[in-house]
Amino acid sequence: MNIVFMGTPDFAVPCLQALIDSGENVQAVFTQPDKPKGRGYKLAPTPVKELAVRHDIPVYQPSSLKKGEDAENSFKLLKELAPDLIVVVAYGKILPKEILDLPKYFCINVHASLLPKYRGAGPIQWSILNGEKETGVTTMLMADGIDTGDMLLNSKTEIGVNETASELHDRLSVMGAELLIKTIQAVKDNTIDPVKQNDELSCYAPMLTKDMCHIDFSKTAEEVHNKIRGLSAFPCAVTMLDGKRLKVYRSELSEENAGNMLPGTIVNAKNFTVVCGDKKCIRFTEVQAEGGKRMKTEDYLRGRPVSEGTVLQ
RNA sequence: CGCGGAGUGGAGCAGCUCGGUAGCUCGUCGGGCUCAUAACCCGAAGGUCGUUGGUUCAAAUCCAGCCUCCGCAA
Repeated sequence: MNIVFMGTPDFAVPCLQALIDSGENVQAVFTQPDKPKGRGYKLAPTPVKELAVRHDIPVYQPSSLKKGEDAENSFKLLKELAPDLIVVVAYGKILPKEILDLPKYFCINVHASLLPKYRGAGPIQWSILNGEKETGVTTMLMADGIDTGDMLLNSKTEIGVNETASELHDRLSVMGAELLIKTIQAVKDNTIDPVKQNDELSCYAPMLTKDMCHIDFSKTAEEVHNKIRGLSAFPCAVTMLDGKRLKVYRSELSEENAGNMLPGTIVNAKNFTVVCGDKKCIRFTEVQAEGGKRMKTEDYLRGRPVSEGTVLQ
């Protein structure tokens, strides 16, 4: 099948890889323009671009598909390619209706949630932040609106009690790739059965921002735990210890007895256990100090011991 | 040239300002004690102090370049 692939971050990489491995003819790859990134503002190619380049697939990086010169050229190009299918995975740009209607079959999207829940850019993180026990991936036909198209197939998985967003991300990206191949097979077999989304059950998962990273210990231990793992490894939950920023990558709920301490107080300095608002405790298991490396808490404490009674801000 | 921090036995840190015996908390190995322990006691091994060059009688420490890692900001 002739396929045009559109995607940008790591999440999309297994899908593109799966298309290549399955022997489909990937005619072209669309991805976001290179952006200045990291220290020193070095221009960085997107993960999808790197993979495409390695396989000698033509890469296009229009600034927009909706208007302007780039959009016109892209549309012209797509018409010439005349793909059977356009596959979109975390591309990060809105496709205009004329492109949605262009392929011989459909525009198919892989989304990292069980639709109609968690439409939007941050489904993985929000499903953890909200303490969901189950999530998955869904393929759908693309329509106007963000992640509102008719659903094709899905695949479910349980979320581990201590699983972080980045771990779940990696699992779902692999599941997504498998589901994509299944979905394409269904298109070939003409056995797809699009199901409308029930908008009543939908919810929106916006992109994460840095200002939600600060840990509020007056919340329950479980809420704090969900925040830590939902924001890990990026942008990462943060608290202040002795005036310095401390990132918390992992935690687990603790049975430790809190007594009547102020939320945020360290009750066990040997394993970094902290009281939360419901008197229950949480134990940090992986942290990172300013300027330091990410490390297990036991390693951290060897070089920078904390004392019981210290209150995290 | 966006701003800043850091590279020291296996791990995490101190020492550098004011050059002169390599330190701390752990881990490892051996021994002891204990019903027991993230417990305690005794002993041991293990480091060309990121790298290259410079200054000096002498450099982990001062100077210059390079490599690597990280925080902020995007």
